[in-house]
Amino acid sequence: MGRQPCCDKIGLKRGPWTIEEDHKLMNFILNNGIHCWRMVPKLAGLLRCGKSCRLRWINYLRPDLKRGGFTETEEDQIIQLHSRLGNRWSKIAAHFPGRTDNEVKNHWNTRIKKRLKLLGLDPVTHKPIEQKEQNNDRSMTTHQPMSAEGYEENMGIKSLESDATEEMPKTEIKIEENKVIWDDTTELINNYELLCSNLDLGSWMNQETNTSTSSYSSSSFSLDDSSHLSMGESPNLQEISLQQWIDSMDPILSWDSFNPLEQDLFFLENRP
DNA sequence: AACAATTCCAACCGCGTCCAT
DNA sequence: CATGGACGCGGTTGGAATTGT
Repeated sequence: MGRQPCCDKIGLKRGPWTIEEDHKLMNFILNNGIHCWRMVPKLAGLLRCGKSCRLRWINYLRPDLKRGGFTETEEDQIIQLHSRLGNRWSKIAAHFPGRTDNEVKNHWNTRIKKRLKLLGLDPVTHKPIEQKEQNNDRSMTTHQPMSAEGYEENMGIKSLESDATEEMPKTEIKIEENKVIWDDTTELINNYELLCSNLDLGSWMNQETNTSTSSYSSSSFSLDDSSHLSMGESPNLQEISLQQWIDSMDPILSWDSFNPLEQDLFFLENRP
């Protein structure tokens, strides 16, 4: 079946969003909520397609977005999650409250990928690049395959069990009568884990990120305190005061010409 | 200072999936 | 069951910002 375009595109604006457009979209959503993205631009008085509005809201305007660079802990977690979930950015981003799939994806493509390559790891397979050619020579692996429990413990990702089993079909873990049978991918992950421990990836990354993240953490709103949360813990929105959020938006949006939203945003503070 | 190269990220595009009819 | 519309996802791109020469 031929798929219709999401909008006729005729007379619709494209490219970077202006402050006015941001104001209109934010104002509309905060006052009316989202029922149908297709209708949002019409009702909000925007010459954009619904898809574009959705993207802008999700990736930039959403009040619960966490801004600023990724911490080294987050980067480590992304690497771990990617090794299990692959390029399923939305699934990975779901483990980082306030982060978008686009953000995670961009960070992966621009930074983490390079780091892994520098470490001699294939960003796709998380396997040492040299070993690729020796793929068929299983005798090259000298270490004993780690047990499922040992691996989880070592990687510190026990909380991700459900993802690993439900969402990564290639890494099927078959549990039969308390026996865990790992497929080939398990070995790749084990190799990766071994290499990381050998190379002391953590401390190396510490050095790297300490220098690289400092530059952008200063300019934008950072909920760094909440970034210390372990995966799965979401920062309590109620703890992020409205004023904090508004302050954070100030450098981005000109609030002078914006309708007072304090009453409109009340629901944010009282969210369950 | 001027230009080139590189990096980074917001935004777009097209496809898959879900759901209502 | 088939069809069509809307949303969500992942890949890609354009261009601004930054860095190097």
